[in-house]
Amino acid sequence: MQENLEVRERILTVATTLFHRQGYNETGINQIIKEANVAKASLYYHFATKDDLCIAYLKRRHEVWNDTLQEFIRDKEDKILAVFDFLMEDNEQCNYRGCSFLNLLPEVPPGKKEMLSEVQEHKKGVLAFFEAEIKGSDPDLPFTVYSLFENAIIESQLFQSQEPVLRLKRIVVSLLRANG
Amino acid sequence: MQENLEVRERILTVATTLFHRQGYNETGINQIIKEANVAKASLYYHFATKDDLCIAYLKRRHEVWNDTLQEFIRDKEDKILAVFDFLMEDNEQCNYRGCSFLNLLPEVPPGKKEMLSEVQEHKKGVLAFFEAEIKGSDPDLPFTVYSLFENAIIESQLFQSQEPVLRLKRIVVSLLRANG
DNA sequence: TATTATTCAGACAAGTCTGTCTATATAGAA
DNA sequence: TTCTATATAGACAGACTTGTCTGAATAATA
Repeated sequence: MQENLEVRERILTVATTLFHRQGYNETGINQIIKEANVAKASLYYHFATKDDLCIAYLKRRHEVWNDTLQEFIRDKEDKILAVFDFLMEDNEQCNYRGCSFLNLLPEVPPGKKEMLSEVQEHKKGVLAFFEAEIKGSDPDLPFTVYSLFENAIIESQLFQSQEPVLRLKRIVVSLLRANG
Repeated sequence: MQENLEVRERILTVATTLFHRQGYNETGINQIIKEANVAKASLYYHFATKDDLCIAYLKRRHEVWNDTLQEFIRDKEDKILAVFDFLMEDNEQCNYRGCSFLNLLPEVPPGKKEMLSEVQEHKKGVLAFFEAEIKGSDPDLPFTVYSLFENAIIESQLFQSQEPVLRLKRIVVSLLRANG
């Protein structure tokens, strides 16, 4: 009964890359199976529908994002500022494609609750990270920093530039200094 | 040589509604002409391609957004805080569909420069608004408030709720009080 | 050995999409 | 009147989409 993960894994890896790079609706099943070198029936053997594959993609992205971030900040002194450096690295690697989760929002109808829920959970996790790292008297500080970080993602995607990230990082530095 | 604006206007109005509500790639030409009650040849008489219609849509949204905002804040005492109220009104009217401009980003390939440019120009305008309204010693304050406003849009779209807008508005209040 | 799980290639169905084209009609301007 | 601008309905081309299905092959397990 041992499951062969080879094929399933290849599909998920390729789908993750393409969904992120091109968008969900802009990526067809046929492109995925071609680049993953699998038969169409194999894809539908592992994933009942394209939407199911999308859910798996979101869960995978969530894991990878968290793990990569944890690894990245492990030896950094200031974990909060390190997240901005992490974003800049991601921007370079992914050509300023922005956030996989937020990118999905506009192109799925609000009826697809499960997808929406995955996106929400991811962002709750990001906020939780800042809440855990930022101690202080001001209860709004974590949400403020989270919001600035989120706009760093968006703005760098929009202008295809690291400059907004650097600027918002500096802003967060002085915010923390003033309220820490 | 008088141009009949009836049909062109109807197309643009319907396209504006549908692109915003459903997304660009999720809205077909056939749906537009059906709801606008025009012939397909009429659409292609006024707009060479669907992308051209999209550009017109963005320009229209930009105008309408600016005009509606100016009208909304005209009699308000605090123009900055009024923008957050404006957002809440927009959220209710458009069912938390978020920003027409940002929503377009994920689903158009980076090669479509003109669309990207329209989105960039709109956001530059939003930032310029905060820069004009916020005077003070801190040169980063307008960009900070702009970033918080942007995340108010995103967050309320993501969670289909006004709560983030209210919270970020309160945060901006104390930020301005501290730095004004 | 027999059974079951997994994979393959690719045809196919049924629908969507953008954009073109034909052919006709109407109204205003030259 | 003749020409041009604008409008109509709708067929059509060609390419795409997701998902199903056939039929065969392989590999692990009972």
